[in-house]
Amino acid sequence: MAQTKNFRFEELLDKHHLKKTGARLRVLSMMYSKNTATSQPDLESVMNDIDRVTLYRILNVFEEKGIIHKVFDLNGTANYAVCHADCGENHHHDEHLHFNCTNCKNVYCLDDLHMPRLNLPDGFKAESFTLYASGLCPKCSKKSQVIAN
Amino acid sequence: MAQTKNFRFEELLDKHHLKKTGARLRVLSMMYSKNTATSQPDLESVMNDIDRVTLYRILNVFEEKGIIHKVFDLNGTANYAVCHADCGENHHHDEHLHFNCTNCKNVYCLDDLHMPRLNLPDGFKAESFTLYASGLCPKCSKKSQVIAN
DNA sequence: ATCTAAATGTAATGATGTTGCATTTATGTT
DNA sequence: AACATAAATGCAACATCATTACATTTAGAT
Ligand SMILES: [Mn+2]
Ligand SMILES: [Mn+2]
Ligand SMILES: [Zn+2]
Ligand SMILES: [Zn+2]
Repeated sequence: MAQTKNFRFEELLDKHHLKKTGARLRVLSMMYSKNTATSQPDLESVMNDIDRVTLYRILNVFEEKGIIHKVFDLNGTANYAVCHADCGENHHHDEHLHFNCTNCKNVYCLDDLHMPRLNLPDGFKAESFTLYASGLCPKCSKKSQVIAN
Repeated sequence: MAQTKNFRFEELLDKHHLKKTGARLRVLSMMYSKNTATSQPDLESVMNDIDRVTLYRILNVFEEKGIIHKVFDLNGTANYAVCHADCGENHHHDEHLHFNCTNCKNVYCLDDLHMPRLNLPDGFKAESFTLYASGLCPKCSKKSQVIAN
């Protein structure tokens, strides 16, 4: 099973003409295993044996290739999430809602919630929209219910 | 006129039980004079005679009091804009669209464009929404038209 | 005028992100 | 299997943004 998954990531790297290195495979494996975005600080502490600079370079190249996208959370911290849309080299289409839980700080990509088109004031030419929400995620809202009882 | 305006800012500080200091009045004067948000780097370079730490403290207290709100732009840089909604101590209501021009980098608060209410997946309890758009602002879209001709 | 909490200044430190350059490694070719 | 080389990594230094602790000054009240 683990092999199958790893093979999938190796294919992904191949597709983008990126060398299959341990660091890259580990980053992919971590990000694909979660249903939330991963913050840069988290990545850095988990992958503490990989050089900081290397990590930044991996994140940057993955973003350029359309493998992941960057989201800033409520505190301005960079978070990274895998792209499920048909993103590619310099062409991102991740215009879904990003939900930032105020309790656990996790950022969720709610891919099904797209932006409603809006008519902007005269002169503004929008190229992309992003939608943010903050509040309690399912886990944390359930937890706070329990505490309230 | 300048006196009238300054008096207005002094009243504002009074209302929030903040001492009327030169630094605070200058920050208010700068932010109220523009129709776009002001980035932290800009503030720092313009107010280069005020200590960096003081500037951060001014921004933080203004945000706490509901006088200004913080917006991160596309690069994760902190920008500050005056609150036009009825924001107060620990109660912000700035759920309008923030437009980030990719050319001039300015952030515009489009107060009239509020969030459409969305139904989130089960369990998510949203407390606040924010809407971002990026593209060309009126000035820059006009400029690019001229160049194209 | 005096007093004091609030505001500012200063120095040190932390967190995040980038750049330049030396070294190593993945991978295609022989 | 050995080689060649571009790509990837590691390391050191630096840049920027932000916070903390503590000393000093000042606005505003008495
Ligand atoms: Mn996303
Ligand atoms: Mn705003
Ligand atoms: Zn949560
Ligand atoms: Zn512009």
